[in-house]
Amino acid sequence: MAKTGIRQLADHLGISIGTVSRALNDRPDVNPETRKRVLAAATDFGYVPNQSGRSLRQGTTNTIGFIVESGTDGSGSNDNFFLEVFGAIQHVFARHNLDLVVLPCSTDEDPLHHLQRMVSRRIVDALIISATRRKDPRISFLADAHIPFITLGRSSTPGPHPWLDLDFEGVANTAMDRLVAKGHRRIALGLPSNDINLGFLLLDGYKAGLERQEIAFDPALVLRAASSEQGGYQLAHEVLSMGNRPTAVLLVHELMAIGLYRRMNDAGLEPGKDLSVIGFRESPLSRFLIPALTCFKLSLRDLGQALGESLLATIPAYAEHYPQGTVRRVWPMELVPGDSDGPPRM
Amino acid sequence: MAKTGIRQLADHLGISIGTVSRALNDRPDVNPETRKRVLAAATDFGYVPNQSGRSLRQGTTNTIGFIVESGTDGSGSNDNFFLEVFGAIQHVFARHNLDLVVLPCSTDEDPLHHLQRMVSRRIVDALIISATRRKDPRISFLADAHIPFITLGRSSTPGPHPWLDLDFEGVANTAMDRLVAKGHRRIALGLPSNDINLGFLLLDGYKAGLERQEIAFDPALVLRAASSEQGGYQLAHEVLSMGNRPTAVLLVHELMAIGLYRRMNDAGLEPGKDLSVIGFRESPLSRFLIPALTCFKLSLRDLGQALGESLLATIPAYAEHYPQGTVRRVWPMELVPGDSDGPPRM
DNA sequence: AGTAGCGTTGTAAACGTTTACGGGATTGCG
DNA sequence: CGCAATCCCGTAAACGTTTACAACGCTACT
Repeated sequence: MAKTGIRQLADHLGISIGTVSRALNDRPDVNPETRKRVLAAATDFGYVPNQSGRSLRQGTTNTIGFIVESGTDGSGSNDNFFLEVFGAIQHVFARHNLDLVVLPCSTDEDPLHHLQRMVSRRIVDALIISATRRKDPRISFLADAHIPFITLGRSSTPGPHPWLDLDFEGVANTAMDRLVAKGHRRIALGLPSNDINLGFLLLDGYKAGLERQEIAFDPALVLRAASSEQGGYQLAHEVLSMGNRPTAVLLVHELMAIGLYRRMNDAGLEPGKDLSVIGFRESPLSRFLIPALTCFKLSLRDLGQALGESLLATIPAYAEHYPQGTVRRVWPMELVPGDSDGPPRM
Repeated sequence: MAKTGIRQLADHLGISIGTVSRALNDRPDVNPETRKRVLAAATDFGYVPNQSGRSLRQGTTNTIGFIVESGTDGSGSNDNFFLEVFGAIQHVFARHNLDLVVLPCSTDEDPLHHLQRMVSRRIVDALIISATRRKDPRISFLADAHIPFITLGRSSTPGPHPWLDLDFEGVANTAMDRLVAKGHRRIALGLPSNDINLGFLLLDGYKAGLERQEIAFDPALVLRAASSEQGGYQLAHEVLSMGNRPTAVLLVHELMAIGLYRRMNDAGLEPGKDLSVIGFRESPLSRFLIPALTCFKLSLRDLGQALGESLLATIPAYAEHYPQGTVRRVWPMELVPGDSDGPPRM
């Protein structure tokens, strides 16, 4: 069985390849009758257009890339986080016959390296990048290269691109209000150790919360650790050995909570009693921890869908279906109370 | 600045495009002198070959796909299982200028759908598929289509393809030996609820272990649940309400341990004392759980590297660098003792 | 000197598709 | 009947690359 190209179809039907192509691409100038015949033959032969030929001709690949960090420090995106977001994006793209591919990029290599390769080789038409840094060279690079893209996460490097980001300030604010309402005054903040932008945003919200509650900001209470179990363990160790020990801590990542629980257990202390903990993103993990972790809910499905649609809105060829324009939106998160935060122990 | 194709380079250097192409592709029949000039001009102009053109001509895309399941039942891992394996594979492929793309496939759609699309559109040259089923239609499909591929996980559908798989039988065997040595006789087995092949393999090892220890097999002790926290919770519930309650349980997934811990805690029971637990794959999580989970270690980096190299070994164009032939290997795992398994409580 | 061989280069044809263009047939209308 | 408009279709040129083939100049050998 010879490879079925558009030419085989044309030969078989006794018409020209041009007509076949037009029929398959829903062009208006083709007889409905012949279109029907073409489509029938296509499914009959199991024909699918060769993407390389198509890409070469029209300079577009129908593929969109999603760059995710595969760092070993677990900085934010673990498997089920990005897999779920991914599924939602894919669902949006499938409507337009767009393929979505994930491009893992390890944290210890030049973040631009992959980008340059993808962009210059014309492998993807557009990109989604995550884990944006405070100053992110990828943004200016993509803007210069005129590649449509959206970022999951704000950045201080400006650009005309759309972005979506979680409401870190809001999260920090409500967490602070909640803790203060329970009687806490010394509240530590566990930030990521890299320069990912969400760390700065959380810090902003934390400070705002302090200010609103008229509590003085103490730099010693701002700690940094890897966003992993190990990081949480070390962070807890640091907290527990502080002279004027804080009574509560707000963590940037739910994995840190696990390490913190462990360290407290080693010291014979109980989370929620001896030290209150509020995590960040809710995951299946959170409510199965002992005690259940107070944290913030987020629909990954909705987030992914918004990501996909917002990106398409900025690509001329698809913009008509998504009249929202270029989206720059902060995504709200809702508090899910657990048992990990209580009144401070006197 | 006009797009720099191979033609621009040729014009600028005053030579033909054929020579330029040969120079860039390290063909032997080109003057070392001109090659140097071509390479210089290429980096000068920032030239990178257009992948579509190249693919169209030589019928190969220099892209390899990795299909991973993005089920919503949380059957993935909570840490960077895939991300870490990707990193290692990518590292191998980078040596040959191959791109790795990840193609998540949700569990509730036809698993062949993506495959057909990728294969017929000639988007990838080869594939890595994971989570192989007992009977896996993808295997025969790919074999029929003559697409090189490797599976992470054995299957009972035969095929000439290479595979890598974890040593589930071995794991079950040593777990059983260990538990029996501690005095356990009634040992439950927590299997995944779908028909993924590892469930059958674990069961085989479990039965072999029983037989070697001369313990009768009791079908009531084989339980099935989702590979998630929720699944572990339900499984624990089932175990605790059994008439003749088992004293130990072997779990297929570390996330299940979390749910199980939780359920035991709710019942005022302590893992490792009231019920011994052995998990499967070690992850950062395992040793931060309370008590630390006894489980089996695995180097994801090595596994990924072996996956990549074994796949390349079966692709004619790259086989020369990997003389290992088609690999079918069971990957050993090493027990990491924790505090979750002790002697049975009388 | 003729010729075989080698090293290097140019030429042009592919790969599979889309699409601008033109042309033939048919229709509609004055 | 003549002309224009409409509808449909075929032709052929692109897109950027690789590569078989021919051709060239040169050396070396018979």
